[in-house]
Amino acid sequence: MYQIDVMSRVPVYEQIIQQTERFILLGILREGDQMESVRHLSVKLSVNPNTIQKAISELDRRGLICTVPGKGSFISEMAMKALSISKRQELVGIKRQLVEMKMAGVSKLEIEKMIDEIYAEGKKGEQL
Amino acid sequence: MYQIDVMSRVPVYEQIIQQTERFILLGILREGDQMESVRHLSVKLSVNPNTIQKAISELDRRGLICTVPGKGSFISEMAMKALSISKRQELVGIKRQLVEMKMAGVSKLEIEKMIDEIYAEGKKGEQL
Amino acid sequence: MYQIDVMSRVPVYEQIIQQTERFILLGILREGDQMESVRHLSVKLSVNPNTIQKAISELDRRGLICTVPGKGSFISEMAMKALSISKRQELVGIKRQLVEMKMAGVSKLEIEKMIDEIYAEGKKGEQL
Amino acid sequence: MYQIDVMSRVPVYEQIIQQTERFILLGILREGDQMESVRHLSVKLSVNPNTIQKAISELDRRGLICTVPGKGSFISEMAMKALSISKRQELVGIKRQLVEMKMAGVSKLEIEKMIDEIYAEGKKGEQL
DNA sequence: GTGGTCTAGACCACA
DNA sequence: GTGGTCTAGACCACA
Repeated sequence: MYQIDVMSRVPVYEQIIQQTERFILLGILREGDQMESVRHLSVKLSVNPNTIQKAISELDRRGLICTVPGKGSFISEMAMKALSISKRQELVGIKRQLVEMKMAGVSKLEIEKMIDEIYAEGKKGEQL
Repeated sequence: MYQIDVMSRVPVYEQIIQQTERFILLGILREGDQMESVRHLSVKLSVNPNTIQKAISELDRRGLICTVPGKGSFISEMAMKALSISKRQELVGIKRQLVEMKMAGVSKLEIEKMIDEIYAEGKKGEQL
Repeated sequence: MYQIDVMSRVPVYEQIIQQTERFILLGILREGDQMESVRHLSVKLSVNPNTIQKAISELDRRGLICTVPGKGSFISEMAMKALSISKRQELVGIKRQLVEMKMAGVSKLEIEKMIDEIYAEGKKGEQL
Repeated sequence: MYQIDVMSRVPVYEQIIQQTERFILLGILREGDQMESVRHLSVKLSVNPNTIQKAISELDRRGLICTVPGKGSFISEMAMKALSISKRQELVGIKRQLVEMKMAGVSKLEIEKMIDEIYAEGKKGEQL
């Protein structure tokens, strides 16, 4: 499930967070599902337990999972909603980047084509 | 001109690089213009000369400025072109982010509206 | 391993870069090998950590090493190839120097003798 | 005669020295010839007089020119010989570079071809 | 433990 | 005046 690239500049704990978010968005991890334990993940991913723990703590802090001492961590009921909100906040940064794209000479047509590509796949998804 | 946020997670030297790039894209800094000296910027921005130096070195390495020891740093003739190319490469990352936006429930309409806003300003510009 | 000459006009950080390149070319440092840490080198060479850091950053930028913050720096898989390419580009400069040699009265025979010496060692190597 | 590139990383005074050396090696400047005055060169090359002066002083120090206060600077009788000697000393550095070339996979044939090219032009020269 | 950033301040070469 | 190098030493994020 998780794919860790130790040589990446993205910190390992950050990779775990990002991938967990994707799994939730994609519906692979759903409300109430139990996350694999720190020890399991540590062995499976060959990652230091402290690093896994850091990712877990951060996911908990963001309200995406609920950690019950002695039982484990579970995808929270508000996970999907929390993610939608936080992702939406990234729009501001994307807009700033796109403004720079425009200044760098990228045409509106080019951007629109990219948007179409992204949402075309979406339509297929809906048909399934 | 430059606005440094010392509390940002973006390193100070990186902020200087990014803002210089923007100034070039916006036409505030043009080919042949001399950059403010390391010492001047250091005082004005309350940033250590070494940190300014690091930004200057990196801008030179990217070909955006030409640094002549003892004379100063000047916006290079290829600055605009180099920036256009490097900015365009960011499109890949933006697409990846937008895919996640879609997964988080952001509608195509919403994105298109944002694109329109960005390029609407562009049209005004052309009319002037 | 590293030999630093603080009195040289070649900057210390540049000496470290050059010697690292040699170690790679000579096969002393091989793909995947971990470089000594910034702190170790700093102590061993009696050079400030910042100076070592500068060399490390530059080697990473050139693609000769892969630096993973928190883990260390490792000789990259493309190191040998990247070096071969960049070294070959020095040929132009060497030719220019040799032209001046000729103008200064150095005979072709003398140069050829030098070339023979260099590649004679190579032949021995092949026989082993 | 002199061609100064103010944007070059090679210091202006160093450019003047190198070009003067070439002029001597090429026989354009000969024993006894008077160098243009600091003021003349300063104006012609659009270079600060101090910078010209520095080059002159260095050429004098190397014995390539003789400066007679109130009269001017003249190519010394030992200029050609001094240059031959100093150039020859660069052979050590060139050999070191060529050894690295070999390590980088440059073939002996390739080097020999370059040598042939350099000295082929030489033969033509002798015939003139 | 690892690398990355930053300040404070010195000194150099060059114009 | 300009940029470039270096030391000393602090503090941070990450594993």
